[in-house]
Amino acid sequence: MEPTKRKMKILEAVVEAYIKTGDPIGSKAVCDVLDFNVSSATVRNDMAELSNLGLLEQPHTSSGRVPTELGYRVYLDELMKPEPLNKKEQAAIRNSLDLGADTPESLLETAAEVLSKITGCAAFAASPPGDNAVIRQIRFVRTGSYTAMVVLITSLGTVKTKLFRCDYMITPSLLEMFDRAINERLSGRLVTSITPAFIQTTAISLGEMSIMMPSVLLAVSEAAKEASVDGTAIRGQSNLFSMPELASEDGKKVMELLEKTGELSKLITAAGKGAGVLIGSELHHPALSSLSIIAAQYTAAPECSGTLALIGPLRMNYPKIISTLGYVADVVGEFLSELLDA
Amino acid sequence: MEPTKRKMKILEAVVEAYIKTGDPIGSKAVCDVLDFNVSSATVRNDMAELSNLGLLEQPHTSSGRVPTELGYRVYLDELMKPEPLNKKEQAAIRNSLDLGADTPESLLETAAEVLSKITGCAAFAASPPGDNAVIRQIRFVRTGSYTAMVVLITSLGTVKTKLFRCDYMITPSLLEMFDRAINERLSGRLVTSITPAFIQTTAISLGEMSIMMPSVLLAVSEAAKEASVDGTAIRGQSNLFSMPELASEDGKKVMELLEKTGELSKLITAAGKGAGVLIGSELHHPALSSLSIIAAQYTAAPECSGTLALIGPLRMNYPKIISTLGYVADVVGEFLSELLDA
DNA sequence: AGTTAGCACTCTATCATGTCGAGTGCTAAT
DNA sequence: ATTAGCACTCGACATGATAGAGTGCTAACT
Repeated sequence: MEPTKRKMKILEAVVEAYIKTGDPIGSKAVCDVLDFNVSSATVRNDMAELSNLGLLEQPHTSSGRVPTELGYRVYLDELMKPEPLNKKEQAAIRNSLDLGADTPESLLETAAEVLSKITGCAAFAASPPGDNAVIRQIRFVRTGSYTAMVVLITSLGTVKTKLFRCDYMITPSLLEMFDRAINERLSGRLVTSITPAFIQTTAISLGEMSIMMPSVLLAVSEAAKEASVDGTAIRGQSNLFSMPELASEDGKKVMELLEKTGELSKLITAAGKGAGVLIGSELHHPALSSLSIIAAQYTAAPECSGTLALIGPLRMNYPKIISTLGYVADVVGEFLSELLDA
Repeated sequence: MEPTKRKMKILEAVVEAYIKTGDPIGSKAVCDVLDFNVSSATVRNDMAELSNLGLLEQPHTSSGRVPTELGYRVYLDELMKPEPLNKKEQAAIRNSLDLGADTPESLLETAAEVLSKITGCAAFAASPPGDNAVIRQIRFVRTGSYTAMVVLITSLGTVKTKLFRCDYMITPSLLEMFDRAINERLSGRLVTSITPAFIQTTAISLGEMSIMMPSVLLAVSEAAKEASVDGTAIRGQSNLFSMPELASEDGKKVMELLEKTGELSKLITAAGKGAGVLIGSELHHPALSSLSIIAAQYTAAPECSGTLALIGPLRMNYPKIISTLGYVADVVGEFLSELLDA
């Protein structure tokens, strides 16, 4: 069909113009950008039909048109082409990430930082799911006569510490004993396998030792539990302030959501595994109804991948931002695998 | 002087009423709350004089009065009495903090969280200055054939990690050798003493060992450097959205400031050492001109104290908030000393 | 001398009214 | 199928009138 093609072109023009200016787009403005040589009246007819299809809407009778959520969806699925980054942009990103690549955590923080700077959105980075992390080593460090610290290091390169206190004086030799005994029994195990029940049986197998310092095993299990939750980094919250779609009521709700990393994490990993872009009501969250989340997965190794995401207004430069996010995800995966592998 | 006393009472009434309602306060409203039995006309005369003294001002000729910055200052210095917490409030705070007291970091995070929830402000917690931290122990953990992790633990209970990569295959025995050699030379030293120059001389004293793995010492020195910067936690940024004094332009600037912890840190430790409350222009920062920072120090041990702070509007319930902050600081100091001491 | 009542005055917030311009939908001509 | 032309709608903006809150001042009061 021929007319359908022109209508699509018009939809594309409206979406892109609206993304640029933020003002409703009139038929004349569309005419100016369009390749077809048609008059504004023709465009008007087509736009009226696009409105009937639910792809465009007018804020009030007789002002320009604005894309509906469905309009954005069609644009994203059928019309938009990602705009690849040039060498210079790629180099800048790679360079910034390299500087932050000391530990997995700092790499993800840097990635979120870089993304938020470039895109002007709030950026979110989730570590690979902690529940298939394996305990690499557990160390004990004396911090006082009656206090010590357990240091748990996982295969994902994360480190969790926990201070504990004993009734008995803690001697270096006692700690060394524990160190050996615990590592023997726990290293190599999944962090999720350190359940209370497992701790119970370990305590029994340790015999007298565990009786002397009951808090040790508790501290270890708590550290393991913490290691099993996914780490997250959020940067660029300040960008939310500049989004006019966030009246201060909603803005507060969104910020609160960002402060509860757990809830957000679910939402975003879902997005990352799916289409990549979730908009408005697709997010199933009242505060986010006028926002858009773009997610991409990075992969450091088979079975070891996490998600990067951007939270911004519906009205954003998708072609550029999607490629940027994709490139950052690639580089993060690459650097992370360097950090973790043999 | 008798009249001065009444004027002060009036100032107090205006400040407190304004803090409650946010609307300019008229002479009639002041009359209603005042103990003195005087007419609104008398109050008007006094208020006119308070305006001349620069303590009150009117948004426009002929509407109620609002405190000036100087007015707030006088109120804070001479009129306000902190409103002590009741047993129930104290218990709730103590309980929440106890739950988070696993490590110094998590204790501070919890403190910021609790403060932001109770006060409705953004809350900031700074660890004791890292520059008098001492290296307690350095550990090496193998994470791959060519990669390993250095784990640095300080006397303040903070842990910094750094991954590094070597050209040579990393064997457990090699790491153990390093472990011994490095701990022998570095533990007990101030983290700030691990300068490039010091690393240089250490490398020489290590002889062949350092030649085999040059990246080790680099990683150690970077970890030490990171350990010397003060840790910070910020919570409750979402509360900034509800402050009407933050038009979105300024709001963004404030958020950006919160994202740069370094700058803020200086400002706040200064406040903590001084009067405790800095308002508006006293903060010497354009974006903060309509905000107020309340700071309090906690002390875990002699020479080991840090700062808690709240960032909120000028118009806040000082008597309650100041006692809350003070109480949280006391409890944090107490818990932290339990975590750290012998 | 300090306090009070009364009154004119100022300024904001709000609503109704009128005008301008952008952009539409429809109809009739091409 | 496309186009030109025209009447119409609606928001943005300026103008003007009104009500209400609160002031400053003056003259009277204790």
